[in-house]
Amino acid sequence: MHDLRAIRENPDLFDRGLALRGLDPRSAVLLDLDLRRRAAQTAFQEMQARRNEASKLIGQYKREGKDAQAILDEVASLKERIPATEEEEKRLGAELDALLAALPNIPAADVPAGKDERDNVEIRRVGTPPVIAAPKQHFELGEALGLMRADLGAKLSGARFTVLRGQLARLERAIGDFMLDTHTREFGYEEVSPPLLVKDEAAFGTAQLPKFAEDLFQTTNGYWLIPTAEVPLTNLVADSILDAEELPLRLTARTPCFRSEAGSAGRDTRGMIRQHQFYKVELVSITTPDQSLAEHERMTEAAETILKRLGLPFRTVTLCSGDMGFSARKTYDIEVWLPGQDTYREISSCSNCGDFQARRMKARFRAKGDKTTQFVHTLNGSGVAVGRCLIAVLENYQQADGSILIPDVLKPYMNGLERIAAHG
RNA sequence: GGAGAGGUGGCGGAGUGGUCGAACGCGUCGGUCUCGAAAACCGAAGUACCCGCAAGGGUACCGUGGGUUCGAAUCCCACCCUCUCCGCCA
Repeated sequence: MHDLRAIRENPDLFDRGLALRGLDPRSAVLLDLDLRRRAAQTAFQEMQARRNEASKLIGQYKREGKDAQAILDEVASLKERIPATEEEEKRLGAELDALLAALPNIPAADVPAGKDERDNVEIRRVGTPPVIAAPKQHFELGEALGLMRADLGAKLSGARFTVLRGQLARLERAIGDFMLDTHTREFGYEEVSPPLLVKDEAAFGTAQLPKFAEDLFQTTNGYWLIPTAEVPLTNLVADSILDAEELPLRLTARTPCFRSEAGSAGRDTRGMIRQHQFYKVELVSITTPDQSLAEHERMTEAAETILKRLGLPFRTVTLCSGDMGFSARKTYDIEVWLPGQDTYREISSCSNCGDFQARRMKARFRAKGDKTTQFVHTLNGSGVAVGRCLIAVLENYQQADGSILIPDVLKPYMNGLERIAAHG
């Protein structure tokens, strides 16, 4: 959600920001509505002030036994005019809110301008893709092992569901455990076990609603299945005023994520790249405004550390203005090397949302000794997607015989297992 | 699911329909006192929005939304949530 005052002060800056997203200017429409809304509010409040004053007089007159009829009449006529003004104020306010709620965050100044993913800027590349003769894709490997079963997923639930069995199921758990341990022990994140079903307010707070309802699953009684733990973790601080000393607040959770994948029909249909349900370890930081830039780098480093430790080659890119998500001011995507696809694929996305989400969910903080409150900054990042990480391990650690070596850091989590083979 | 109780400021807890943004206590902050601290005493202190260069003024908020009234924390209606007991259940 945007700060109307900031738009008022610098409408051009706002419109330029929207333009970077490929959107038409809106400041003129917003400011016109804003002006009319405030005028209505002022008129409404002045009438109420007069009404309150008169009502006090009436009470006084009655106590003193005086005749209050004249004031009573005045209030009566006032009351006829109040509802229309109030109505006007509400209507304009709702209209303004609806417009505002559907506008994405403005890109940070150092975000590269661009249209789509082709304009993203690679900022580093870590690790060397392994040399593999005729590399297989993850689903070929998994199916050959008999431990990755698209057929069973389809039987139970349809397309975009997969059943993992045996050591692959174990590997998935091990990967998530390893990530959580690393983030909690080394990066100071607090582990959280949040609800996976949330109500409208929470989905609005992180801006899945109102614009992206079609990307979510909803229960028959109105709950939304979380598409990422960003939703419950960030909304933990909704409607609150934190002490500055508590910040930054760092939270992590491994949760299933549910996504309808509306609009991605036909894309990544084979294998586990794009599923309706997958596990992800999420990182969320709540910071003061002056902490968020450094925190963004720190968070990205935490996510990268996972891939480094797993020995997975990756590259990090800064998303261009046109490719960023709705809430983000700036986003780093981490893309892991997939030998089977002979390309880098997104495995993490770390975003600084500034105060955009905080405004929506009214998450504020107060500096020590300070009288006024400020909105916090919120950041979120995958640390990292467990399902895609499993894929990356399979493809990067595949052997000529179709077996999979276990990365060293995961062995303790696999009871010392060295490799996953067809009948091991 | 059945029965009951309740939702007031950071917390606890008052509040005859009018002077209540809200007593009182605790906690918090500033000050006095002290070598320092404690105690004591004095004082400050909700959130958001609107008008205003400012000083300052105004409006709203006592779970949420409606209603009654000149006037609602107080009355009425609906909903939400919490707690207790019973039943059922992972």
